[in-house]
Amino acid sequence: MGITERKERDKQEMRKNIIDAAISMFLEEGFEKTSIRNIAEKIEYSPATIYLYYKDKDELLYDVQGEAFTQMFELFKKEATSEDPLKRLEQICHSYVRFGINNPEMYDLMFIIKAPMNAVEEKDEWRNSENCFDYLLKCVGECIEKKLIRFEDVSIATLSIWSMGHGLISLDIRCRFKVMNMSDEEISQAITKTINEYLRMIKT
Amino acid sequence: MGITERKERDKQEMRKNIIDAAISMFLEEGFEKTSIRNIAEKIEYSPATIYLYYKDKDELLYDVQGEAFTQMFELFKKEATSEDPLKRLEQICHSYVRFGINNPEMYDLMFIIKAPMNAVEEKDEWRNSENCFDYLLKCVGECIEKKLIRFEDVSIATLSIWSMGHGLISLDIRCRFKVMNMSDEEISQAITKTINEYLRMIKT
DNA sequence: TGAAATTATGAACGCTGTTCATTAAATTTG
DNA sequence: CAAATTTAATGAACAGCGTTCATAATTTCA
Repeated sequence: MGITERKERDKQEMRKNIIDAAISMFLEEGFEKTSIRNIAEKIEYSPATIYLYYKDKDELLYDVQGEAFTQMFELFKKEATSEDPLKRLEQICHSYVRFGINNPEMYDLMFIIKAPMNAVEEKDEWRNSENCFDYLLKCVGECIEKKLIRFEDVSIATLSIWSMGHGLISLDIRCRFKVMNMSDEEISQAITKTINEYLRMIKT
Repeated sequence: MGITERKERDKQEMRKNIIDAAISMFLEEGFEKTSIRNIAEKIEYSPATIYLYYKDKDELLYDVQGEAFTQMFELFKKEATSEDPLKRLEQICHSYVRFGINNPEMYDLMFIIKAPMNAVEEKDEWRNSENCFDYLLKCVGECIEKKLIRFEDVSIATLSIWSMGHGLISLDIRCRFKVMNMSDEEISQAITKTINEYLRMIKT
């Protein structure tokens, strides 16, 4: 009964095909300008065909989001490898912020827009970000264990660090720092400095 | 020549009419479900009429955003009035976070979505948030002056505090804390605790 | 009162996500 | 191998969106 297996393989392949097309279009044309019709055109299928593999756009975006988190996770594993947990925490933070600033469209999908989270409404759990989140959580846990940071609760510490990073990235991406009347260069430097100041303050 | 003045008054009145309708619809139906056509229907005008007062939706949203910031500014002036700058800073932070959690649709417009910022692209300055931002900036400035917080640079300090608050609010609004597997109640408590921990750490 | 300027609108354009009856292809059965 | 059945793909359509523009209604000015 190898046919049903091959069919399943084909199905997964088609899904990959769709997602890859979506990702490349996000990077080329931006997120907002990418529609189901555009994606269908890119892979040379009818728009209706996409609905044979994804029940709606939100579900498609959910899978794209998963792919994006995999990419960021790989980045973490490459750039945040120090043996010292505190040092590694700093590496993660800077890696995270750099990723956000350099890949605004992907960051959008991962952390800002609502759409992909609608697909999770029912199953009530969001697994896409688990790899990255756990990577941070584990690191923060080690820092607390060795009393390297001024936190006692791992959850609170992780929440704090994540929120600081996300706050900086998302306010920047969405141009809210315009109120500060700084040049792009100044903003970029201020973000880095703010992260460093924060890391300095949470140190024991 | 009172006629041109009255015309100008009428024009402003109509704009107010449009904005008020938009705001009430955001609160009732949510942001995403509110279209130009819906707003036009609500004020009993043709959709095309709105374009006589606003060149596009972004410009309309920009004014709604301005109104929202005025409201939050009033909230700050009411809830953050302590003489002690540090105490006032804490009041602002909690006021800010509470506003965001309780008014997600408005917060969306003010800090998350891209649309209203497109209207600012040309004039290159974003005045809508100035009242609130300056209120925070002034408070932080006093805190630094009196050496109540472990910052030296007012801009960096303000950036840090704002980003922490925004990070918490926006990740919550967009359901990204789902990865933590906590109940709504637990998340709410964790957010408050994270803010308090942060305020504790930046204290001298 | 009639001409000119302003204000309002209905209809249309091109786009969106999505559905569904119909067609084309692949697989199973006789 | 051919016929019947299941699976896959599509074109056309629906209802919605932001926006534009020629036309119509109203108001102002001479």
